[in-house]
Amino acid sequence: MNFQEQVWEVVKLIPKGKITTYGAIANYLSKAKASRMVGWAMNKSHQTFKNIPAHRVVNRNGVLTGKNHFNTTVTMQQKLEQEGVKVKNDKIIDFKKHFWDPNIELL
DNA sequence: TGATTGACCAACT
DNA sequence: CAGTTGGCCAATC
Repeated sequence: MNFQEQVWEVVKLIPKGKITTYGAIANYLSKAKASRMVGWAMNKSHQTFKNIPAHRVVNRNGVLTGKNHFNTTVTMQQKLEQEGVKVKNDKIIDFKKHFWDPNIELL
């Protein structure tokens, strides 16, 4: 099982309308300092599998840092808003409220 | 084959 | 308070 596959497993388990962070996923995989690779895995995933809800993964500030890797720079925001997550200026509103921590929820 | 680089984060200067 | 640095894994050059 590769690192990226583990990441995809977690990302696919994120409930609709919830979001998590790169760091949280990395921490769940016991690689707290490997949060960079989570983003890297997302980049590969969107080329390989398109079933990965990468829009539910943001950085620790709740900012849509990876929006540039979607079709358009607003795709990520629109998908989140479709699921009931409000986004303003590329930031999640009520970030803590929608935050879904795999370390807690999947335990 | 060794060096560089990410959709990051925390600690340090 | 802002800029730099080290760390992690895998892929690309």
